[in-house]
Amino acid sequence: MTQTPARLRVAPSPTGDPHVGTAYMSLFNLAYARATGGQFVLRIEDTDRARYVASSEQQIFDTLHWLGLDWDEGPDLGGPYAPYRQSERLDTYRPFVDQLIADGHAYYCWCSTDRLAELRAQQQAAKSSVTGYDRLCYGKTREERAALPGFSETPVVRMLIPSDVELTFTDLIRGEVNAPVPDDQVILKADGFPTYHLAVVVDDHLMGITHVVRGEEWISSTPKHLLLYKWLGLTPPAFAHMPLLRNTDKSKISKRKNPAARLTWFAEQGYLPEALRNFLQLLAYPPVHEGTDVASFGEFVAAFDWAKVNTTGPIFDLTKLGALNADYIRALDADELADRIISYALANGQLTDPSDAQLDLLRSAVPLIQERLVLLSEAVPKLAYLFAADDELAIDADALAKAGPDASAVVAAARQALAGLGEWNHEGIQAALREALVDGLGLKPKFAFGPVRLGITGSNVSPPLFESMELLGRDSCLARLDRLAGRL
RNA sequence: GGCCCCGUUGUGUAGCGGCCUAGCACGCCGCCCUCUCAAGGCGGUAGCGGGGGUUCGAAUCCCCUCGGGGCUACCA
Repeated sequence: MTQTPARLRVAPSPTGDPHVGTAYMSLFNLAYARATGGQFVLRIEDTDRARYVASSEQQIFDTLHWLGLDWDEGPDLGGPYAPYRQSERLDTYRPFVDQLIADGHAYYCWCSTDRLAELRAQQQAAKSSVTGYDRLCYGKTREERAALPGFSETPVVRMLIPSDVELTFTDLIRGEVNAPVPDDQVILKADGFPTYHLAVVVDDHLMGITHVVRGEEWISSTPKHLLLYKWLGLTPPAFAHMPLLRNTDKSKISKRKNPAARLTWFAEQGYLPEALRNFLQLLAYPPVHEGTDVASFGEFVAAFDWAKVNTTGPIFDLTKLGALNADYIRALDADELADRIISYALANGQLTDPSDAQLDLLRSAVPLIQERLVLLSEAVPKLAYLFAADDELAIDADALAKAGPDASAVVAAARQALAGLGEWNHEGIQAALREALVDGLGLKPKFAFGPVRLGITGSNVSPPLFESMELLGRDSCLARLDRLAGRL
């Protein structure tokens, strides 16, 4: 493994709900930073004032922290290369732009957006193999250009892409990669903000970034970035282009087509952050251990190798995430699981102003459902029967209708056995019911306990019956059985 | 349209010329266990996109083809 500490960064744009891709990129950036004993930087790329959403930045912080993907430097933490928000670095980019113009590598362009749109439309209609800007403004003074149509008062600055631009670069994941010939890319917009291409190069250089790990969609832009590094006399970082997450229809994952593209969705659904982290890791990296998909972040870091990162964009299929979530839930300490269930229930309206007694009951019931949960959100509904008043317990109509002819006798016998039972615990309850129903009435266990389960839980599917009865207490159980008897 | 990236069961992958009658995980199906449901155990299902080469031998190398995706913005 690499010995030199690497500096990596993730650079999300605050344009709405944080994207799952941000977490995915952060995970791999962080893993390599940790593998080399280096740093992981969070930089906010808010150069698009049209798409900027103010609340988004805090959501990015929150969701990344929720996932345990913590950064060493960032807008909230500060650091030696602050500020870490591009909108606060506008003055930083100017000298670089001026230098590029002075050196003849960049030029002003006054073409209006209308003219550019028209140009694009023409190129498309002609199915022309040449696309991109036609360099109308190149070599012209403002006055010369103003005499021509499609003039705009405030110019942008474009790169002057040379014909011998280098199109090949080495990628940590893919090896030698070819990229398309770039257009005369705009690097400084009319509003004075840099575009991504300029800002990313300047900031990565200034912040000492050694490895750029980003999505595959950036492969085609890499020659522009390399050109900028060259023109500016800077050493480019190493590049690693990750495969893109896909929707079920294989298109690039989008919030529009996939609710799970919103990072906040997972906590809302009741997924554990460690399960999501493990899942994201699996989407672009083979299992760390043979025979299981489960691996901690530490194990991932210890095994990290760029050569193992996949090149094929995985379909974002939640099936395995569910299995992982169940695994992680089972691996949790019961008290810890109870804490998480309670916070989830409180945050999502499943629990409102619970009493201490209710909380205690919930905590003691958690072990009963721990191996039956896929999502945290299932816990409270699964235990609802414990919290219902005895005379308000919902009894499943289907189950009631299907209760066999023996049900009345079973319930009566059960009641009698329970009423006379000494110490009230699940072992005793089970023994007493077995004696009364299985031995006494000669029923198969399944049919013997069915009616009791229906009376106690209101359903024929529930967490373990005898343990539930122990938690409910004798009075409650007897009341429930009596109530069922009245319905049979 | 152009350029680029990618192509192993339903999904995620292992595989780097013989160990592959293609392994693993999840899913699905069945059986066992069992107070229901789970969990657990056991078994099963299904794949190298296609066609040409190279080679004694190809999932693995080469070419073509097909398919999918990305980019082609004063968005990132």
